[in-house]
Amino acid sequence: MKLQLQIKMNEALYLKNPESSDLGKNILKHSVQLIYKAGFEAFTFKKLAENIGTTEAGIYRYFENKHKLLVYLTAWYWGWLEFQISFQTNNIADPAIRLKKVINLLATAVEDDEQTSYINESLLHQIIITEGSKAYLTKQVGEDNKQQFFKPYKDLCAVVSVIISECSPEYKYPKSLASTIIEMAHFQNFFMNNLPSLTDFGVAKEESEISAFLNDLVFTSLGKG
Amino acid sequence: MKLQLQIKMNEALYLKNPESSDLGKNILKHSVQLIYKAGFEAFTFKKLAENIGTTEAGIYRYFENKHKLLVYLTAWYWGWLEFQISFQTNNIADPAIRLKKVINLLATAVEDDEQTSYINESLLHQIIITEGSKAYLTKQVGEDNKQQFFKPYKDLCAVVSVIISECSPEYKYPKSLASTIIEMAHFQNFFMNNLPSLTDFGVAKEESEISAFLNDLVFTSLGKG
DNA sequence: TATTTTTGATAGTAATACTACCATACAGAA
DNA sequence: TTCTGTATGGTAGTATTACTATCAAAAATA
Repeated sequence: MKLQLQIKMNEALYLKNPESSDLGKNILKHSVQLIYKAGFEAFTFKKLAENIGTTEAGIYRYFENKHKLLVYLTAWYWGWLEFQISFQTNNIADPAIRLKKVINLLATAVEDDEQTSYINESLLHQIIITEGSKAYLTKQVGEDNKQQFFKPYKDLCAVVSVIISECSPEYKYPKSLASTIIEMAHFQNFFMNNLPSLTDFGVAKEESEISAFLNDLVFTSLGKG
Repeated sequence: MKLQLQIKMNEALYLKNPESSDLGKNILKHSVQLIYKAGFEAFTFKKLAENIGTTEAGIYRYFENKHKLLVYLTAWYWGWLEFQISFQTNNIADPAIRLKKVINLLATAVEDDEQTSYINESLLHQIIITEGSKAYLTKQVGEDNKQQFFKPYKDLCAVVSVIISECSPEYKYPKSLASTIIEMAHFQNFFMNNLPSLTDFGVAKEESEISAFLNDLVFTSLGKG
């Protein structure tokens, strides 16, 4: 039996559900590839349409604009990651071990997940590192947040902060530490590859070093260093 | 005697030095105001020109495009901040006290500095929080970095990492901890005001809490908690 | 077969991101 | 005083972007 992982997406993110048709799935697939290759600024619906072999108007039937599409992709990613985390930390009793596992999942490149054929998780991970924060670093954060566009991100952060509190109930900043871990897992990766003097990983450029740094940061903060 | 603080800017950032003429200074002044009000995405040279009372072509004589202008403003900000830090931590012998001072400067809103009449540092600080990372989260990071556009940011990071190492010479991740502090001083501020559930400061919304969090994070990591 | 959904194709508009060119005003040097 | 360079103003024009609207054909479904 083949299981199909379906991530429930916020309906306000799209005009027509891209998972409901071939063209929609193609839009997701090719937008990941194109944003990865060209970067979000240079990415346009026209180029995407040419890539797919359809027309601009076709894309606009699914997404209002490229910002919504980016928010969709990030929401999908965080939803997918939360599933990975809950799956891979299932049945682990010790919260410290769970937390270590979470840090590894955040900081380590993901392999493409065969379960979702139309999204390449490995490329999407790279996109989130470079473009992810642009989803909320805008003037419309407030409205976007009201429409719950960032719920998957906030949910993931809440999951991590709960584990932190389980590790150390008296720690005063579980949520801020959780968002710090999540953001830094990505930023340190970006810095390592693009502005290496901002990190201590410029020589080896290994993701395992980012994990080690974050583990050190977290567990000394929680008094379990 | 009135001292004029002049920050030496990378010449590749502009076509004509904006500090060398009235129009140039007006471009800096109004671009800070306009980006603050409209956000970087909605900011255009046309609107800026209308704001100043000049023409689009006039702006293009100074800056190649709005990305370069953003990089200019961020570089200016980091240069200015490094000066503030070196000035305000001057003659403080204890590196731990210096580090606390640095964290406060990073996390606390700045007052407008009268010394530089054409740039409102307080608004610029808000811009850097929301738009600052867009200066390097692009496909051209590599080339921009080769041209030394991010030198002020990297210099600041180096200054902070040196203080960290003075506090605790055996600590293994001084650079990554430095970039973490700098980024998180801004991100936690943004989250506090826009996505408060990602932080522990949603109720009081005080910048002093961000300082407290960062101090706790840093000094426990350095074994001085 | 009838009907709804999906897609393809074309056209058009307003705004954005520039480049080019010419005229003028003014400051300092010869 | 004239010459020269610098700073600015104004106008035009182009390619691309970001959309909206409309119509017809094809495909899926009832």
